Amino acid sequence: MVSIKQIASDMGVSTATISNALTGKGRVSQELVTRIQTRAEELGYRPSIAARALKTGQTGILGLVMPDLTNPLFPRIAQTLSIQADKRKLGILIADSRGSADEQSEALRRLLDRGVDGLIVVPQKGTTPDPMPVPVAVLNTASDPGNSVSADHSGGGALVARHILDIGHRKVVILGGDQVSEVQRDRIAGMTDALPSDIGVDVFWGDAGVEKSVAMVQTGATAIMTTSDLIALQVRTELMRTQISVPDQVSLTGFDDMSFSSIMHPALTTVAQNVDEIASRAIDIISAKISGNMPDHEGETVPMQLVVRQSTSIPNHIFSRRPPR
Amino acid sequence: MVSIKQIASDMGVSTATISNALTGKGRVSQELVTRIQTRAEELGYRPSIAARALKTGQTGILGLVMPDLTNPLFPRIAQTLSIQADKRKLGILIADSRGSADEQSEALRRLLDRGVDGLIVVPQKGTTPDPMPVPVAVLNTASDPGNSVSADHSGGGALVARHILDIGHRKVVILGGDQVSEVQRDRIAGMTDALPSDIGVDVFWGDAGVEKSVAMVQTGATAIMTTSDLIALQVRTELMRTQISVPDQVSLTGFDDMSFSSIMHPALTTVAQNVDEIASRAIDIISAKISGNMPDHEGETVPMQLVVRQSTSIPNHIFSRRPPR
DNA sequence: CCCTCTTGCTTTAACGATTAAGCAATCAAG
DNA sequence: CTTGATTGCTTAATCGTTAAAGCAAGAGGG
Repeated sequence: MVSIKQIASDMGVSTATISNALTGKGRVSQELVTRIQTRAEELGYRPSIAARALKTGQTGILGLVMPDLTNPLFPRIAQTLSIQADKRKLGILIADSRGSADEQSEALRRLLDRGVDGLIVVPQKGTTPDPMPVPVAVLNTASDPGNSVSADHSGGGALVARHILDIGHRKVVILGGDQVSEVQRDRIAGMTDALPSDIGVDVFWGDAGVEKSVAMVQTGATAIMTTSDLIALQVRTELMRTQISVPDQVSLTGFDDMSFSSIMHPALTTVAQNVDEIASRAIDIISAKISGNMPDHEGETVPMQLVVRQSTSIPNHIFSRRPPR
Repeated sequence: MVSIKQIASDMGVSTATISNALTGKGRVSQELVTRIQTRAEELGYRPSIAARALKTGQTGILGLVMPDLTNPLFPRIAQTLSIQADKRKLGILIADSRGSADEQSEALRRLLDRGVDGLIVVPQKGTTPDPMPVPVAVLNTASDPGNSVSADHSGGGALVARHILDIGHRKVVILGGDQVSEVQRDRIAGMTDALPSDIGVDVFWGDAGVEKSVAMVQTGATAIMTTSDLIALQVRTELMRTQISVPDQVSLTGFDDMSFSSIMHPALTTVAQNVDEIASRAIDIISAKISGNMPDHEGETVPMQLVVRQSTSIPNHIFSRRPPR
């Protein structure tokens, strides 16, 4: 490993000058700067991050904590984050908070011990991480007071709800996965708020809700809106078992536009998060906070996008009155 | 931040003794060790990783490079790796090689610049990473000479093939996604090798292969074996369009037991990787290599597991001869 | 009783960078 | 010309930890 010292003795100048030339600080003549740069290049010099970190107190590493790395959104967040971080010469250290608030604190502590300059946290459902000694960007949802950036889950809910309304449905079922999740509550709130009071709405939760939702089709419900593609897929399977066809007898929607949603049959109408945008902003926020700009910052929200596919259509009773084509 | 120096002056001993007491090296009386430990605890001492790294040359960080963080297996690998790494007090820095061999080298270089102690690489399809100045564990497949640990993809292929054979199929189609992928080639090799020569076998590849495979059902094929659950889902959709029912008219299998495979309809027969085991071994190998044990190491292989679900059944023509029950 | 060994601690240097302070030479201004 | 500012570099200290070497006191052996 070539050190600044070796370049210094090699060129007959002091280490301080090498450091200044390479970092662009201090005062060094333009001519010497270029000579030093080329020589450093030739020798294959790579600055020691450890030494720099020790001296400056900055590691150039961000910590990423997620409740569960198996979360289907994680790969996309991680990818964008990693690419965006690269551009800013930052590294990303990952930690899994394994579904519990305690583990989350543990994970945060471990990352802090490693001297991360900032943290990006997707909090455990229903928890708010303790105040940290380094800047934190929280990726949750608008209704979380600690939130920094997130998709507009409530707005996303409104998007599907209006779509379902627009194509003529008048009695709908909403199905959520986990009542503790603020994200899912926001999505459902967005849906219900967007529906006029003369629309029939039933809200169910969890695995038990799947059967209940399907049962509602018998009582005249023509659309099932879920808070997740995975739940929608579960419903789809249950509907298949009970011989109810999608979208002819009931329309079905998901959330998050997961990998399988465009491939399943019928392709699922869903609402996509702009994960790229969210991750980019998260990095922006955290970098700004680290460099000291951005005093305190209100939670931002990134619009969601409705993706209409084959699982939603005009309800049957309208067909019967005026058949298509 | 409390440093070793402060504890030293606080207790009236030298910094060397503090360091020795806390790391268990050198010679310190048992009594002093415990006194130092409790005092360090009280003061909330956290060793500076940067300083330690600078002095020892070891950062305690592993680099994880994957071809594409959106890879559906990534979350599970990352999770297990992160949990196992924690146990050994290691951190995991991620990097995305974004689908190209060049980016892969770039990613590796960036991680090396950060001083990682070792690397875990899931290589780009068809590439072998250059020799590295730190230990590397490669997660690919048995036929890759550089491989360190992997699922027994070929054995997995044999498992499904034998299953399909056992339940009576005599004319089958094999469908792969990407011919460049050594993993997929191994899976297919495993399948074909397990099938006796009197079994009709056709092998197709890629998106175009989906239609071809489905067409083969008309010519008497009763099973389609794919190299990925995602491909199986594509085939499922195509079969749905052409009104061919699964598993009544054709049996279908995937690979990797992805999140949706148990939820889709019919639930997919597939072959699961023991991702936990693979990741654990990867960490074992890399730790051993770092600490100097493990001179050179042959590629290990972890058995795969057949998961039989509803998408495979006895072929139709057998039904017609001797109907079930 | 002398010598060696062991124990328990301290001294000191070092890892590789950054940075404040210092100093000589050059330059501009009065 | 003298003075003050500017430029271009060096000196030296420092970040927090580790580890080799040193040293005094007590233990054990002959």
